[in-house]
Amino acid sequence: MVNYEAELDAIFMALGHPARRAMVVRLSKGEATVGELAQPLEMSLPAVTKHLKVLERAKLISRSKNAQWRPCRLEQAPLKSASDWIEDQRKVWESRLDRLDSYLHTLHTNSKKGAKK
Amino acid sequence: MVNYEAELDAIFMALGHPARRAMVVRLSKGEATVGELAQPLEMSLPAVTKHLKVLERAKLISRSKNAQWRPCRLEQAPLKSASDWIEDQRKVWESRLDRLDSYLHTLHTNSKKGAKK
DNA sequence: TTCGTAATTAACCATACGGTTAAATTAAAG
DNA sequence: CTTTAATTTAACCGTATGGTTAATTACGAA
Repeated sequence: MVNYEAELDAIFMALGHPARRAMVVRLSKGEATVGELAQPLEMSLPAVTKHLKVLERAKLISRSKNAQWRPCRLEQAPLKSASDWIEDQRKVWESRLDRLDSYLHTLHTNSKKGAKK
Repeated sequence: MVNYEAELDAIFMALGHPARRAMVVRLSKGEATVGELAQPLEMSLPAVTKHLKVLERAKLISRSKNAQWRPCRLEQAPLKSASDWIEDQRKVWESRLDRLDSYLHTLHTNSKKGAKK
C-alpha cells in the first residue's frame, strides 16, 4: 500500500498560491509557454520560473522543449488525487449523523466528569 | 461577484500539511478535542494549537467550549469550495481536444516566428 | 483555596516561501 | 559570428511556517 501523503502535501501546497492557481486555470485550456503564463501576472519572470518549479514538484505540470520555448502542460493525475482526497473526507462527513454524534460525545464527556445528566 | 481567491489560498495551504490533513480526516468522523487530535501526532501540544489556527483561518474547522476542553468540528463549506475549484479545472481540461489544441498551438507559434507581432 | 488537567501564549530558532535584480544560458535569425 | 529573444540561475532580502520549551490561563474537583 502506497503512501500518498508527500504527494498530497506538494499538490495542495502548490494550489495554495493565487499565481499558481491562475497558471493551472490557464493550462487547463491548453499548453502555454512561460511568457504566456507570466503575461497576466504582476511579477518578474524569475518569480514565474519559481512557481513553475513548485507546480512541477507537485507533478501538476510537465514541460517540453520547442526552440527556446519551454511549454507547460497540465497533468491530470495530481488534480484527481487532490479531488479524490477531499471527496473521501466529504463522504465520511456527510454520512455521519451529526446530531447523534454530538449527543454521544456529550455523553462521553459527561461520563468522564462523573456521570450525571 | 465575490473574489474567492484569498479563501482558496487559505484552504489549499491548510491542506498542504500532513498533520493538518490528519486532523481533517479525524474530524470528518466527528468532533474532537485538542488532546484527541494531538494524540496520534508526533509533536508538542503548542504545535498542534498552531495547526488548529491555520485550519481555523481557512474556516475548515470551528470550535466550541466545554469546560476546559475546546472541541473542534469540521466545516463543510471550505472543503466543498476546494473540491469545486479542482473539478472546474478538470472539466475544462477533460473537455478539451488535446491533439487539436497542440496542433493549433504549433501553428500559432510558427506564425509568430515568421511574422512578428 | 489549592491542585490537576486542557489548552494557549510567549519567546525563540531554523528553514521554506515569494519576491527582487543582475548575470548566464540556450537557441533562432541575420 | 553577432544579435536578439525566452528562460533560468545566482544572490540576496523580508516574512511566513513549523517546530521547540517554559510560562500562563481557564476550569473542575477536592
